[in-house]
Amino acid sequence: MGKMYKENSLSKNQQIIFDLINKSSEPLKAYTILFSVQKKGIKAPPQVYRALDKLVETGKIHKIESKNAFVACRNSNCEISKATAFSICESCEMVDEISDTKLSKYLSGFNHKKGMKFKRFNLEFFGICKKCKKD
Amino acid sequence: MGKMYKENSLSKNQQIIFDLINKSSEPLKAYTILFSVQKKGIKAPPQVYRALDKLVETGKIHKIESKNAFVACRNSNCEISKATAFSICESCEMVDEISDTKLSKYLSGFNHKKGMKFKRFNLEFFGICKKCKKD
DNA sequence: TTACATAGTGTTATATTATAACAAATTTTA
DNA sequence: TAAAATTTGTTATAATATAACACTATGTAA
Ligand SMILES: [Zn+2]
Ligand SMILES: [Zn+2]
Ligand SMILES: [Zn+2]
Ligand SMILES: [Zn+2]
Repeated sequence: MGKMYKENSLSKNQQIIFDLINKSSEPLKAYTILFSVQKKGIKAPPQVYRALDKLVETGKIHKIESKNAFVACRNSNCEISKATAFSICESCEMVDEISDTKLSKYLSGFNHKKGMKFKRFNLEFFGICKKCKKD
Repeated sequence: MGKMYKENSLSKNQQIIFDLINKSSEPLKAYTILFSVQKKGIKAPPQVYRALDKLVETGKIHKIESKNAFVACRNSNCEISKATAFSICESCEMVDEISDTKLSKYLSGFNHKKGMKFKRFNLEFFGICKKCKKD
């Protein structure tokens, strides 16, 4: 019969917070999330941070390190957050997850001269997005 | 006679903080720096953060975003922090600036499918360093 | 089904990281 | 030298994140 774990299901708080991030068009910060979910009974920072930690760990969301904010994963290929890349607009703050197989392969195969073997990478590109350039 | 600005010189606080970071073998956090330089008269967070901001801006140091910590630039090629890459050991926390011309060129030339032109990138690789692997 | 283990929750308090705001001093430029 | 720009010193506070502890819910296996 094999494994019957609830492998892919989220707990109540995890689901609430994932839904919020997933439907957002922009990265959300922890305390913005906290404020938004207070009506649903999530009232304290640890509740938010624990859910965020778990969601990051399982690859459902990613942390944009340069912004201390979180986005839902839009890329089924970035298996458990081992290989993430984002484009970030310095004007409107828009963040877009980059899904580029060649880039991903190139970086996953990159070997450090000093012999360190990498398990994971995170890449953040910065620029001005198309929309902002027009304005 | 051309420009006579003090283009490359650092102010007193900037120099003190740069020296500290530059001689450190590991990334330093802002409040660790603050504690270390109190004997030199730098007593409050804004003094540290202002110097750090300026040093980052001029490319003398880089911020390791995933650690909220700062390292001195070891790579004359990463011109004003436009193209930075680091290897980070998840065991001993060691950080090493990667200086790889091919990698840098590849990423600097990378074009987003959605047409965004990048001005800058930051790449962080994670793994276990040689030294930690032996232990 | 019962007990054991694991994961998740609620809560209070506190630690860590970073900035706002304002006055004064210094350095650069004109 | 006077104006402009940068740097400094200072106090207060904002924003981000974790420690610790008691409790509940869920999954596993005898
Ligand atoms: Zn993803
Ligand atoms: Zn934009
Ligand atoms: Zn550098
Ligand atoms: Zn190591």
